[in-house]
Amino acid sequence: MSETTPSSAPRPDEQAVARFVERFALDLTQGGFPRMAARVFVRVLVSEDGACTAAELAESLGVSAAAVSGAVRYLIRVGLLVREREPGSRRDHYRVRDDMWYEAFARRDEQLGGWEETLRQGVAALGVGTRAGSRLDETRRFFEFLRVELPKLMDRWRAQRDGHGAAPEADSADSP
Amino acid sequence: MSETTPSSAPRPDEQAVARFVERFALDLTQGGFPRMAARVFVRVLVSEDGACTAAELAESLGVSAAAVSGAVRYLIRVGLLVREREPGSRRDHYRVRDDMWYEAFARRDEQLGGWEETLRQGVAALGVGTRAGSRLDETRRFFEFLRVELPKLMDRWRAQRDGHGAAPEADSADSP
DNA sequence: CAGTTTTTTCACAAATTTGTGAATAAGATG
DNA sequence: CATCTTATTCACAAATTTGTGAAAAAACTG
Repeated sequence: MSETTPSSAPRPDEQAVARFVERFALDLTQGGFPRMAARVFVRVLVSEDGACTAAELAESLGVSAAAVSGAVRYLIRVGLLVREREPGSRRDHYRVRDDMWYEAFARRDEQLGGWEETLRQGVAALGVGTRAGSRLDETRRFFEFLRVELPKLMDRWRAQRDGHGAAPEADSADSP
Repeated sequence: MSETTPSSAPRPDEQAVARFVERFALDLTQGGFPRMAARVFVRVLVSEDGACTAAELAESLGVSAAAVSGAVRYLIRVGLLVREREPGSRRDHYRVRDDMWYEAFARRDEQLGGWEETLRQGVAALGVGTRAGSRLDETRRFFEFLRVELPKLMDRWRAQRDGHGAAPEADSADSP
């Protein structure tokens, strides 16, 4: 008898896929994702075209249309999905962005900027001469560092992912 | 008991500090922190020595000892606080780590590793030949990229913070 | 613009999280 | 060892979040 799992054939075991959807969604939840948003996102991720309709999502996840609506609104806002409507169709399609992780980190930068502003007020309240004040200012500088460096990191990711030539190692990581 | 603030030190406006504590804690909450953990953490952050007792935290935040206990357990687990007990005292002190952000990101790496493993299973379930499978594998490679690069980024932060005013690249924006 | 189909909104119920008070355990001191 | 102090645990109440069904709104078709 041949092996029961032709892993290179395009025949996905729907049950295994469903298990994966739930598990990865749970992982993302630990990372701060709203639960339903995580499940919807992973469902789109495992769809063959990388896009689903709301009806498909509601059906395959066994949830209401309202839940899907709320989840996609969140996912679009954080940049992980885009809405598409093909002319001649009434159904929206929700598609994962090709540079979804880049987008997700870009939003993070806005958040970091806000935190920096809060920290500036904290430094002022405590006084720059105090130990607490300088500790707070170091925290602010850390966030500033991230805000500057994360976009560069994402650029390097794009470069590595697109120019998949033949230099997987020995990169000094210092050329914009 | 007779430990008073040095007269030459600036005077922190306690009300402004309290406002900052609540605001920054709220910011951190948006980023996925449990609420009470965020408030406790910021309280320690703004303390002059960078350490507080549970009683001090409960008092200044107006919450129960139980809430503090739960919050510090979380904060210690994610590496943002360390517990200290001075010999001869019964009180624990909770101190912010000097490399707290480094630690926080280090834990993130463990999480990323787990996600990669989940994604491997997803690739197997979908088949490497499918579009969904390769999309999933690209996601896995992205997390792998982060897991490798984030520690390097943190090393660069440490270097910049420890006073390397002259960066290898003309990149610095502020002067300490 | 009437007729469908699809998406969104909203009040409410279910489920989860969060914080408290009281009891218990752990630890130091005389 | 008795006693005091501090930290943790636990059951429960309060608050927040999450998901649903039904109704309304939006969008495309003919």
